[in-house]
Amino acid sequence: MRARQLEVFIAVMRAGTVTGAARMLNISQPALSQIVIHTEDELGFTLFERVKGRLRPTPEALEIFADAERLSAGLEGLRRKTTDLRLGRAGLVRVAASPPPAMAILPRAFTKFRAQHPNIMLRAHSAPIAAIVDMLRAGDASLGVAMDDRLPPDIEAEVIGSVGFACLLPAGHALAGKTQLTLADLVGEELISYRGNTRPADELAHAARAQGVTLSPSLEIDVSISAVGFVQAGLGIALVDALLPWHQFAGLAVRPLAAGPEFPIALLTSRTRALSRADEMMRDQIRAACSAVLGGDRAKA
Amino acid sequence: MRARQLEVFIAVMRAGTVTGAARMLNISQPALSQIVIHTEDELGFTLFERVKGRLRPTPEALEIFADAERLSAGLEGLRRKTTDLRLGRAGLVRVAASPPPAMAILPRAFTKFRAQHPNIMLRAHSAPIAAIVDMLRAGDASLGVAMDDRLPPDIEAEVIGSVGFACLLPAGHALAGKTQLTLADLVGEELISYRGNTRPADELAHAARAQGVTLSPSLEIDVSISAVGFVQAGLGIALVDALLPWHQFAGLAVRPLAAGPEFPIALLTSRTRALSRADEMMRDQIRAACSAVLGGDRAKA
DNA sequence: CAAGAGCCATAAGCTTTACCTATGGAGTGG
DNA sequence: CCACTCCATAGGTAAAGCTTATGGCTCTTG
Repeated sequence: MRARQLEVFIAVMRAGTVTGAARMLNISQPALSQIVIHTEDELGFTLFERVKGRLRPTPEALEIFADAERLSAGLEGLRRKTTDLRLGRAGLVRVAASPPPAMAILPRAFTKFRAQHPNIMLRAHSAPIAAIVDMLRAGDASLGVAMDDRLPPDIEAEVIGSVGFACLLPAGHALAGKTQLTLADLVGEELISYRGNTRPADELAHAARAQGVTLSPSLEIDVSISAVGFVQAGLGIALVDALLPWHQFAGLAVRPLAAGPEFPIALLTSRTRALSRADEMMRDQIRAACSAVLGGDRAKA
Repeated sequence: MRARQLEVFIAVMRAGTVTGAARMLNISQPALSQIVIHTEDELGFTLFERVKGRLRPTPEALEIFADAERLSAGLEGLRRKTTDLRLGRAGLVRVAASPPPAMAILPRAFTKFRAQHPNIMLRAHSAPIAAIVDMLRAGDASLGVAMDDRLPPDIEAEVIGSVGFACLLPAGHALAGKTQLTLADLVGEELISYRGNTRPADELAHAARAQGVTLSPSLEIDVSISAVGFVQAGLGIALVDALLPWHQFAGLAVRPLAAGPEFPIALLTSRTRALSRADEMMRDQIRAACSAVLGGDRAKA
């Protein structure tokens, strides 16, 4: 039994007459009649008894009617789902991001995306970059956002922006008087920054060397957001990415670091996996959100 | 999405390659390739990414794969069911019968039927004739067996046999000495028989009149089997159909009534409802069982 | 590096399916 | 008895679903 035969059978059962069924399906009566006859031929038993020019379902027809209806409804559902997928109205988008973009960029991107595509499920993962790469490879996420563009060859990294460093000062710190700080200002201070052998630590060390300055971080962190607590406790000045919305945290003074290195903000995708329609639309939203966030910061600064 | 496209999609997903899927479905590789391409065209999005001459499912394909498999399995199940119906291996047969044939004929018919068609559900209803007619009209039963052939015009009655009357004597009754009884033998006895205005009561009265005998039933019953208890209690001699297997009951002596009227045994079907394959096969078994039961009785007698 | 093996896509041609319009026959009701 | 409704048949078109033949990639192997 072909899908079409199923539909026709159901229509005849529901309408009671061939003519009515043809009207329901918007086809001609002879076409439908043919299909019924041919279906009965293929099945090997009659579905309708012709009596006085009318059709009466046989017991066999009644027997399979329920199954036929269930299947037909399933097919109809699948059809709806595929049109939703074509129009990008269905599916699930999973984004893995480092904490700074996860807090600064994804909320805006998700908001815009949700407004345009309310039926698409969204999932955000905040994870260190190694985990992001793993998730992209495994298909557990289709998009990644990280603050690094040096990635394995099977991961495509599109730089969608860059952001400098920020200095987090404990409330009332002497340096808070300046609107921006330089590396030289930080000499002798207790510094909190990224642990060695990471991209930002190397970049900072390199910049310091270039400027003839020696910095000595006394407290190393892994993820920039974890600096908040230490700075609030007065343990020192944190030198972290300027992307996170640090001003949301009380007890901190935030000052941009002038003439410092920049973090790239990279949009990551797996080269071995295709993006769905929904993924592509989310990618556009992330690009836009990144520009908006950076532009907004620049406007604010 | 047509059913064929569904099958092809599933085959490609399972096999991983077009060539392998074509082998699974026993069609040529180009045919399958075409269907995949055309399906993608219709859907409006690609199901597989072509990379290095291989296919990789897109997220959309993964999204609909589960639904597709479920539906395809359902279609396959329906296909199996229809071939079962064609071969008369599936379905449900409901037979409504008066108690005598229900006890004497149906067990044999059902046994034979079950042996030949073990997968067909069987249902037996023991009911008075009015209820049988109602069930046939409503489609609650497709076959009926009754001991009457005078039925409404929308019920077809095929007489498949006939059976006389039997006299049920309390154990030790004087008349038990005879191998068979006549109506004349019963004059003066306490009689238990069908209530007036029913087919068997009328026939008995008519036969008695023809033989110049006057019978006076002192206890009227509705259904012959209910006579058993009364006879066992010594309330009189029951004059009932000879079809029920009376010898199964203890405390009774059964003697045939000679020169009495006959009950027709009728196989009933609704003229407004068609019989399924399974119904027709059951009808054959009921005819055979009736002959066997009557023949066996005759051989025994 | 050349040859071979797999894999997928295209091309050309055929059969079946699914539809159309036009028409005929059978049953029902004013 | 005629109009109406219903189903079936006939004849024709477009698309779907196949086939075989062929060519272009990519990866492997000697």
